[in-house]
Amino acid sequence: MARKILCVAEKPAIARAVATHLSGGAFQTHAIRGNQYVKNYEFDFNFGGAWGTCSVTMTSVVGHLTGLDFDRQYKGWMSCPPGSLFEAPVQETVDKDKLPIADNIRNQAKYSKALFIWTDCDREGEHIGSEVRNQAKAGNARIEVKRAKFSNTESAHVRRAALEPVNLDEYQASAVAARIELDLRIGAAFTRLQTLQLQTVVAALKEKVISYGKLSIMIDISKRINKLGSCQFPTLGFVVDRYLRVQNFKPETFWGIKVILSREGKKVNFLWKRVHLFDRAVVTMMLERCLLAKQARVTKVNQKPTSKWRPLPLTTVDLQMMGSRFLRLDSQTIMKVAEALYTKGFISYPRTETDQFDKGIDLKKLVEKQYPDSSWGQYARELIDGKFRTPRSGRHNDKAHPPIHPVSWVSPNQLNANEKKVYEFVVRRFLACCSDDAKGQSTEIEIQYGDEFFHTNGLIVLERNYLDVYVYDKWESSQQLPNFERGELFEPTEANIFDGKTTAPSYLTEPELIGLMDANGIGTDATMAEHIAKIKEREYVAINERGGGRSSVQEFIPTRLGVALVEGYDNVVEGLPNSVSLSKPFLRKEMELRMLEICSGTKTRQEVVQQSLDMYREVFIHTQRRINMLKAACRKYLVEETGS
DNA sequence: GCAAGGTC
Repeated sequence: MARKILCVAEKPAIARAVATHLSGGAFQTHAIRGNQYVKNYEFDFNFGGAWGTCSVTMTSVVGHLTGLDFDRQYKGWMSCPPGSLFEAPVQETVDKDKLPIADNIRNQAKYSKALFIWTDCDREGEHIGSEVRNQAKAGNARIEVKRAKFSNTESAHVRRAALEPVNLDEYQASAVAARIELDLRIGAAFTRLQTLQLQTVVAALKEKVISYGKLSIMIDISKRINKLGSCQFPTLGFVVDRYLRVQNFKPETFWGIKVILSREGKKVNFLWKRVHLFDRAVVTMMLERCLLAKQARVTKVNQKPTSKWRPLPLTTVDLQMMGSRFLRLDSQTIMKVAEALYTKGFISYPRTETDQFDKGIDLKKLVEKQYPDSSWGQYARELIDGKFRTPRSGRHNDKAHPPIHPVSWVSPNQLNANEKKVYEFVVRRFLACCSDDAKGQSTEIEIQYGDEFFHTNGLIVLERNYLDVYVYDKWESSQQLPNFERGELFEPTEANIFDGKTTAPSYLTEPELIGLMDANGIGTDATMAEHIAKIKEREYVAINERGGGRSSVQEFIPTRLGVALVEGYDNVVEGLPNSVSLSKPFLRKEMELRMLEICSGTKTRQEVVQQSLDMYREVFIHTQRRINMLKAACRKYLVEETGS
């Protein structure tokens, strides 16, 4: 009898895709009891080498199988002081709704020689793999465990993954286990403390849970940014920061000088090197000196070739930011759509930090696959006929997934409206990466007029190259400049004063927020969108629509609760004795670094958990001691709302 | 009633 191999994917759609490719479409489908999504697919496959042809059962889990929670006696909010959750015993159990899935794996394992794990190739996937392994071993202690390594569901790629299995990465699984325990203990302890304390303060908070997790991230980041002196932008801390700047903004009037020359039937505007000043009298005096000089002298004529660079290979964060901007989809929608496109085998795995292509990947072949398309097929052909360029390389590589790229062509009428938009973006971006930069000629003219300097710039686009396919970038020729020669004198046609008012910064937008979260290591590329959705749901921020129609932008405005919490925590943290250690424990980035230490084997899971808990415990005790600061801030901002 | 991360 043929040996049996059990294969388990992270989600049903991948199980189906893998089964389809390995079996060539000839497989049997069996439902399992107790779960409508998970199916068992059965077929034969030749794994080669020592395995040879085996009968395969391909099934899946639905994300994580297990969850971590406190022992029963600690579950009630009043059962213990919140601080004791740092030590309270915890248990890993299979989630109730996942029990049938776990049963299925244990049963199938009984008859299997080996388990092949087909979870996504990232850290969480490695942990989910370990959960699957535990169930399989519970069913069959002697089962051999392997792991398939793949980053898209293109047929040849999947088959190769089946032939070249590797081992599960225990370090990565441990790193995730550490994160899970820390998130639970810290999140629960602070949330209970905060909620129990604040709900007695104002009626508005009575029924509310004031969750801690996302909040702490936000507050701490704003502090850290301030410390670094670059308090430019956004999460709640970012949102509040910007909000306060908008609120406190007072417009100021400024004045400047503009110089105009009409020559060869063209009107040239020269811009002042000082841009503008806030003192009218001074500007008037400067203009008078210009006029007194009568003639202006050309001090610089710079003509040089210039180019606009093609974009870098596409990462998740970039996809979300560009999507918000150009596709008019919020980041959560984009990720859902991209996930669907990946599952159907049209694009590569959409969660990646990598912005460089591997040398091994056959990019031209991927370009060729786009030939049938009526919009960009011709462009793809031109690339292969000689215009192809090796993509630029960015500086990021997560060593798990390539940049997001199309893996096969799909006819637009097989996609819904949003899928079409996202697929088109991914393809155009990919083709742009494989194109040449746009080339042009820039001209810079500088003049001296009296004691003041002015300049003007011209641009002629000579070769559009990647711009032809990447419609999201704009780079256009300016009006052509008349001829100027260095040293020549001329009398300006016009020179006068203009005035204007400084305008308030605008509230934070989604792409800005994503950019900041990314720069500060908040969340994973897959979860940033959810964090944003969560802070809306928790009513820490509200959304405001600025402008109307197609050009409208969503901006974030903190609620009173949001402002109160930021100010309150600012005050709480103010008094921490050691200013270095204060900011550290809150930081997700710190957590990320420690997880990487586990992944590289320099620290154990237990070490990291203990050290982190010690740090957070210190902050917790401090917060408890200064809880009145938090209460005071809530009173200040929320008391008025109680009537309404 | 708490977290974050998977996925349906």
